[in-house]
Amino acid sequence: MAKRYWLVKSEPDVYSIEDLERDGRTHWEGVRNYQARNFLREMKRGDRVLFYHSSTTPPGVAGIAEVVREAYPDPTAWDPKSDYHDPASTPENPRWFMVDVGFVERFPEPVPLPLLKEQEALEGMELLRKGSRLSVQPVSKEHFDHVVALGRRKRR
DNA sequence: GCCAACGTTGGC
DNA sequence: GCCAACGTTGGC
Repeated sequence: MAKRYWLVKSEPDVYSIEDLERDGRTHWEGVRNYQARNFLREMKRGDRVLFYHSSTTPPGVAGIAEVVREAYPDPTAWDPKSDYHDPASTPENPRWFMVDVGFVERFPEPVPLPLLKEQEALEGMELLRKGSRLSVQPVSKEHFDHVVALGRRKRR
């Protein structure tokens, strides 16, 4: 099975690429959208992941992570004290899943969303679709490589 | 199954 | 803080 490419969103106030660099790896818990969950479950060990910072000024792609553990039940769903608590999910019948991701690379500075929007090469990318809110999404290899090249390039 | 009301995401 | 674009809930 060929390696696949993804993008995940995080508010850096909650968890940033700097946090991932410090921690080395983390649980990607708290996904509570069925489409996003289904993509999580398709992730394979070794797949590469663009790490996107949302709700920043500007938002942008901050670096690269990789899948280090494939999907397994998200225990925060049945923790009443968790922000992600969902009583409909139980250990016997889990509804929500998470993966573990590892740190790969932090760009010198995030690739800002306005720059991504200028790229003809990124036409059709889910992230750039108007109104797109999906927090876990597949990315084509071509789009992934283009974003990484922008991330590594010296800007300004 | 329809759809109004409501809640959330996330750019601006 | 505003609001567009969703997704979910629940009455019918």
